[in-house]
Amino acid sequence: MSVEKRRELLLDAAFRVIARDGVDGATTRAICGAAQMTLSTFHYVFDSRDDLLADLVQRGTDIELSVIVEALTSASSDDIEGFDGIRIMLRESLFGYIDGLIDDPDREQAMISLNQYARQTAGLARLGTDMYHRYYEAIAYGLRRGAEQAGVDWDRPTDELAPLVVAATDGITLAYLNTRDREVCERIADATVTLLLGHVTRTGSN
Amino acid sequence: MSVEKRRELLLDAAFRVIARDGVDGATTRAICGAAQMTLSTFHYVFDSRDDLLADLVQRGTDIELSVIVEALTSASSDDIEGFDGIRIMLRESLFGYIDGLIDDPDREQAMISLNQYARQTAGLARLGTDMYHRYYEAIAYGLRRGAEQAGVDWDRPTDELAPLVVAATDGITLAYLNTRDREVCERIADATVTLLLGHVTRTGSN
DNA sequence: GTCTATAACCGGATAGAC
DNA sequence: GTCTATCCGGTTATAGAC
Repeated sequence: MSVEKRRELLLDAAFRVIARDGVDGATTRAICGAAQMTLSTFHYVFDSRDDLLADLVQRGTDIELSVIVEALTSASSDDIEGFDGIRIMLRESLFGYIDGLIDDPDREQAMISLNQYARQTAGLARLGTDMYHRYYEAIAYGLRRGAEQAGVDWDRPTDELAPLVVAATDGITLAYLNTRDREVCERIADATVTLLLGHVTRTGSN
Repeated sequence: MSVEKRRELLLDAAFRVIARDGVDGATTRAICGAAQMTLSTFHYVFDSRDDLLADLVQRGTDIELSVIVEALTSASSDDIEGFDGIRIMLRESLFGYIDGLIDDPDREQAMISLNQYARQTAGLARLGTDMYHRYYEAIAYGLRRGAEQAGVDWDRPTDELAPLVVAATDGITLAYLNTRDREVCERIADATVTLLLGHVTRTGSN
């Protein structure tokens, strides 16, 4: 088996362990157990545990980004024009996020753990801020695309609106992980949709 | 020195260490170092490290609650009537929260760490959900009081609105801790105020 | 390359002197 | 009650056989 394949297996296993037991529960032994490898293989592939965790933070950001993009693009595939179009796209994106969250809460739990680990670890703090800026960019792009498809305009640059969406998903995530109350999450999502619709100014050129 | 006093000192020290290094960085040795006590004193006062952490989660919730109440009451002391009154009260509460967050980001960092620890620790999970429900209650009460003072009404029970406020503060907190961008936080706060004002229906009986 | 065994260390908790 | 010294389990990392 190739070294690269083993890297992937170990990173996957580490993510699963972190989802269940947190970063500090992700000992090299626990990770190797989950990946069905021995300790020496771990150190053959990675220099150290810190080394794997740094990689995992980067990888987690990429995964989360793809989830965001997935939620945005699958929702915007409905080709409804105008105000209703953007409303449905926003609603489906956020409710799609909630579906994913409830379907696999541990994944978001792991993302929160990794983000916090990055923030508190010297040398990885930069990665944490980059993570957020990349979320902002991806969502700003999604908002632009959605408005284009629906033929409407935003009343301000989408990079000013994107942080509101990220804040909303953070709020939804913590609400769900702490209360396990789907209704509360949906109320937050609905409120966010209403909020964003307040920034749709006019029907576009179509 | 009394046992009770030592308890307080150790809890304070533990909170400071967690703010800096996270829960897993808060070893008994690190806590005792920060509190200038010896290990044996620690175990004279607390049964175990887990014991202290359980107490600290409870205490952290109480502190955070008092911060919320403080932000709400100090803001609502302006006695402006009607729509402007509730607007100013909401704005000052959230901006007051941002001031506190920027003044001492580590405190919120510690709260996040403790919340996550509670969520992932068997036996403390209940405390995590209780924490959120108590936040909801406190804010629902604050919203009712604020509306009374301003002489306006909400278009729905305040316990349906409270989770939106908590989600907003969570979103603001994570945005700041990750980007250190005050403007972004203020945009989220402004949007939240606008959102809530959308649920103020009519001027009251005054 | 992959295993077993072990080194080196750090953590929580305790024993026992005073 | 408060200290020092120590035990013991668990962790990362590595050495060395195969």
